[in-house]
Amino acid sequence: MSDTKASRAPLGQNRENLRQHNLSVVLRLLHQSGAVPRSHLTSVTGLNRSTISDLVGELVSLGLAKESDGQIGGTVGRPSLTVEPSPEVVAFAVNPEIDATTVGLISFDGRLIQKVRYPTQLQPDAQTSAQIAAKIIADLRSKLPANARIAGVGVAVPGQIRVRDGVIRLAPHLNWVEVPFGPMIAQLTGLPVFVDNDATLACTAERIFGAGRGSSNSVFLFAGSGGIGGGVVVDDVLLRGASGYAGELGHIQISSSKAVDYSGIPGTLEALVRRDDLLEVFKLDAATDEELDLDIKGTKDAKVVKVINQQIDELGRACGVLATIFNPQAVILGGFLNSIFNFDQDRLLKSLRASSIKSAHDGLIVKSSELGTSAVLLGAGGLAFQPVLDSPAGAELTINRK
Amino acid sequence: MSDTKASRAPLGQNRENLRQHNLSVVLRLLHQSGAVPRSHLTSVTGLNRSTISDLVGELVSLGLAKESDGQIGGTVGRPSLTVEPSPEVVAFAVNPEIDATTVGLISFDGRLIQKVRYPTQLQPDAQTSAQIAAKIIADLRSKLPANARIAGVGVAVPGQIRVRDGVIRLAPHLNWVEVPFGPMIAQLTGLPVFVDNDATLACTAERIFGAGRGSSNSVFLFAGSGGIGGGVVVDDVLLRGASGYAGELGHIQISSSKAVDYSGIPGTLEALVRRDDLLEVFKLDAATDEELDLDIKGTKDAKVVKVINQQIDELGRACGVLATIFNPQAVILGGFLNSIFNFDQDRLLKSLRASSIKSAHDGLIVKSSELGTSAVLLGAGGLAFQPVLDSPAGAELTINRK
DNA sequence: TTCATTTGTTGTTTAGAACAACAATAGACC
DNA sequence: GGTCTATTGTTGTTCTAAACAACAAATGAA
Repeated sequence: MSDTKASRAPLGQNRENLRQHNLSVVLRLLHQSGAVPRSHLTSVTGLNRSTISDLVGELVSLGLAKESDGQIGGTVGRPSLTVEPSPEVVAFAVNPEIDATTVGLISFDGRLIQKVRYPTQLQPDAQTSAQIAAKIIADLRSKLPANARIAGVGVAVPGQIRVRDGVIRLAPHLNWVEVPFGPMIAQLTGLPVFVDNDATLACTAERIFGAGRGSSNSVFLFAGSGGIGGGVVVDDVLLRGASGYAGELGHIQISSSKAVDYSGIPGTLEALVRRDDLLEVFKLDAATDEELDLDIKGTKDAKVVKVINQQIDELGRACGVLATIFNPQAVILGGFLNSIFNFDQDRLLKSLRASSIKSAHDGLIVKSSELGTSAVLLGAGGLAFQPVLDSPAGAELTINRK
Repeated sequence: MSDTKASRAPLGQNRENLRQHNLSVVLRLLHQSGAVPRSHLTSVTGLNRSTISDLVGELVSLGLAKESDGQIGGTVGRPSLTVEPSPEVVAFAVNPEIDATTVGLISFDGRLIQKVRYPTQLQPDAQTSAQIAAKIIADLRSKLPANARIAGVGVAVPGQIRVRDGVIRLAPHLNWVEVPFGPMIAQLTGLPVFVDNDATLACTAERIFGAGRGSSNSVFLFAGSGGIGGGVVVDDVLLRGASGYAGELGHIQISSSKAVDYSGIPGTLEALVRRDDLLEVFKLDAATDEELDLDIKGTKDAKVVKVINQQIDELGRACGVLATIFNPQAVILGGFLNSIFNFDQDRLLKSLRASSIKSAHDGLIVKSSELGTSAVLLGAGGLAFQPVLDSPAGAELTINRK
């Protein structure tokens, strides 16, 4: 439905679009780079000095940016003013998981300022989780200055989301089906809420602030609490598909194996590269990613090595298939996928090469994600900033207290 | 290298960009839709009536469009002028194949006006093929009016192309390796030449003029003389990847089979769904796609049916994987893939569903390509028009004769 | 101290889209 | 057929946002 001609924005560009576009470009640069000299904005945008001056002035008067004369760098010529995203603008991030609900406070320049993790019983129901999140958000708000402006709440859920209205269609590990989680939180907090898949959001965060910086075409594979998710960035834009469900990279079928994941498809990446299988050979009931990473690093047990190597081979196959399809600059691995990659990088690369055409893996870089567990929260926060970034002049931020 | 920050266009938009963008939008609409009422342009672009009048006026004075008062449709109100792409603007399309070199003459509104097929010995060398093409182009030019303006030559090659300089890196069926085919033709004709992969170009043509019309996200799978190729359209843009080799969908690994395609990867779509296998069960040495299609339609032989069904199952698997990755509106099949799809549509859909997540195949349409064998030539012609469409004011068209 | 270099600031110019008013041309309705 | 309404084309004017030009400010280098 997001794909019909009727709903498409007009193709032509008028003056209004132009101004909005330029405001948006400047603000997004600030969001992604933090404090920069104003002269940097002129060179990157290609716009005139006086135009940038005007644009920044408007952003300042909108309360979205701040100008100061604290110089950066000591080069010849008159020093440039420093421009930074307004520190008063923040967003909240919510991440319900199987054993806890986590809330983060995210600054406008994409830093995780505070993080509150509230453990729950296994598989809490959505209402409980929403109430926990709302409670923590209220607490955090009371500690924020009164003039803080809140962009909204971004929610990262391990499952398939209907982004349009924030309904969770299926979150298998939480056992939530067709739950209007977004609207629930919106009602409890009175803030605008935006929901998306956790792996998708981690991918966005890594793309902008982490390992994906600088490459316009990358493939992300993340292993989270809910299996393997992913995301693909094509020409700097996240792949969404016709109805927003693209990038379910855990469920791509890469082998004739009969092993099945929860979606019921045999031979998928998620069915073959299983965190639980690793826990089992290590004889663990549960472990954080960090603990598992250490165990993998230290192991010499032949039986364990065999399991890991098998998983590396299958992961390499999947990377190869994705490389052939997308010809990306980089493949970025997160969670325990990163751990097994680091266990034997050459083995993974060899498998990748065997499963992809030469022109696709020539020059391809496989690397680790950089943001670790905060990627999900940063991505969720970023989601809440999107409307402001898209339309700085028309944004409606919530003032913390009047 | 096409992906570095240094080479990126400035992000800001100035008035020059704006005008160029709007000219480009209008001209592209004409290119894709042919003759339209001028009022249609205003509603689609969202621009003011007087602005459209001005833009069309400029395109007319550039010799790229034509205005006439031949009305279309009988609705109330003053009838709108009809605007059409200039019939004097044309492009040539070249398609070297294993047993022939074909040249087409393409009009600016995307119609194949003339087609000349010149049979050759098997695997002609590139120089020979280029000379044949240049000879036919010279013939066609002599029959065109003197004031015709030529956008250039688009070349569709079954192989991997370095688009930047028109060098064929590898065309396995032609046995061409690292051949500067584009420059060859440029030298012989004196026209600007643009080269790309044949399946990619067929995909572009189907997207604009054929089965892909109206969907912004589609996956194309074409079986040509050089195996299976494809293309993916994401948000109305063809997927290219970091170095331009994305979309080699014939070489995606979908099974654990040991069967190998020419790229050496086992278990790929191209290794499992082979035109030659069909020819063999039909006991044919060679056949056109049309002949093969008829044979497939008519067969009842259990042995043949078994082979076809196997291929359908594998093709369905591939479609399922691609559906999960891209969540497209439509999957479009061309060449003999279309023939086996029509042999048992339900079987293919069943296999597709078994290999993809529900949210990806819900609402997904699998359909046949519409342009048949002319898709490749139309796509190649369209390639030559791109520079004009991107920058109508700065375009340099070759006047046929002075 | 002087000079070259870079940036900020301010007032002016300019391009291009919107706008407003009016003429033209069709179908609909009586 | 005459009138009305709806839609489009045309023309002259307005307006906005970016560019431009000129000058002041602030630095490092000579």
